[in-house]
Amino acid sequence: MEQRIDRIKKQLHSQSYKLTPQREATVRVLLENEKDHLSAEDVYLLVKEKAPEIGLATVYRTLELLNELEVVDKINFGDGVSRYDLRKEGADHFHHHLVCIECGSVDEIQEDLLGDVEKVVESNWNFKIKDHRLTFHGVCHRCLEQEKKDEEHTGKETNEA
Amino acid sequence: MEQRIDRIKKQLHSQSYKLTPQREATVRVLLENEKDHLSAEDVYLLVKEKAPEIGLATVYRTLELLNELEVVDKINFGDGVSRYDLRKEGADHFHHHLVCIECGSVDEIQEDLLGDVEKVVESNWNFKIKDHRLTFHGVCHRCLEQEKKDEEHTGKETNEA
DNA sequence: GTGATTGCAAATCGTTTGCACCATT
DNA sequence: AATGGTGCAAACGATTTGCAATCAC
Repeated sequence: MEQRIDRIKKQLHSQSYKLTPQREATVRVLLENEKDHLSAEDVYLLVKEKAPEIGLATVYRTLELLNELEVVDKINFGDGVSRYDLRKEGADHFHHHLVCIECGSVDEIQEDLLGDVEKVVESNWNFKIKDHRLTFHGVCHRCLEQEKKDEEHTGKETNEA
Repeated sequence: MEQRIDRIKKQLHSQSYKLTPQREATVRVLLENEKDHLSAEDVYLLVKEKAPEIGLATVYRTLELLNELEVVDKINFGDGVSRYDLRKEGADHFHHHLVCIECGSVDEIQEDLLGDVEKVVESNWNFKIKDHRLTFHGVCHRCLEQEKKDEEHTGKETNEA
C-alpha cells in the first residue's frame, strides 16, 4: 500500500501537484476499499473518519484530479451518482462490471473479454478505440443461489423471463 | 410509424395508462429522431414545437413511463445527462455505442457483438444476464478521416456536418 | 364524480464554484 | 508575497415532487 501511495505521490509531483494530507487520506480510503465502487459521498464519509475537518468539495476536487491522472476511473451505473474505481496498475484495459438488479451489488471482471470484439469494431467501423465500458445487468451468483434455496425449501414457483 | 404508435398505445392501455396528446407527441419526437440520443431537455424542446403548452416535468414523466414499459432505454455516457434511446422492436439485445472523444458524436452498432462473451460470463461467473451496456470511447471514422486529410494537405480548413 | 394526468413552481440531489483563509516556498 | 490547496456556503444543472387545475371515462 505504501508503495502505491508513493507512486501516486511521484505522479502528482511530476505534474507539480502536492500530496496533501487530505489527498493522502482520500487515496488511502480508495486503496482500502478497492473492491467497492464508492460514490464521492461514500468516500467523503470514510475520509472524514480519518480527517474530520475535510470538506466534501475537497474530496470532489481530489477525485477529479485522480481521474485526470488516470489513477481512478469515474463510472456511472445509471443511478445518478458517479462512482470512483481505482485503476489496476499495469491494467491495459478498463475492467468490466456485473450489476445485480436484485441486491444492487457490483462485481468486477478483471479479465479482458473484449479483445476480439475490439478488433472487429476497429476494422469494421473504422473506429479507433481508446477505452471501453462494459456492464452486465442481471442476477448475481449470490441471489441465484438464494433463489435456488428458496425454491427448494418452499416449493414455491418463481417467475422467470 | 403509425403502427408503432398504435403498438405503444396498446401497450399503455394494457397497463391502464393512456396515450394522451402529450405522450403521443413525445413518442413521435422519439420516433422521428430515432438515430439520435436525445436528453430529456432535447426531447422537451422538440415536443414543444408540436405541443407548446407541454411542461418539462411531463416529458420526464413520460420518458420514465416509456422506460418502464421498455419502449425506450435510458443511457448515460457520463456527461451528467440521461439520454433516451428508442428500443428496436424485436431486438433481443441492447445495441452498442461508439462515443467519439473528439467530436462527441454517438454512433450505434446494431449487431450483437457480445453473444460469445455473454456465454463466458454466465458460465464462469454464474451470473444471469438480463441486459448489457457496451460503449467504446475513441475516435470516430469521420474524425479519423479528417485527421488523415489534415495531414495530407496541412492548413486546409475543416468543415464537418 | 373518480382517478389519471398535467403544468407550474418549489424542492431535491449530486456536483461545481467563488472566495477568504491557510500552508509551504 | 506568491502559489497552490482548503473549507465553507452559495450556485448550479438535471431531475423529482407537491399541488391545484384539468381531462377522460
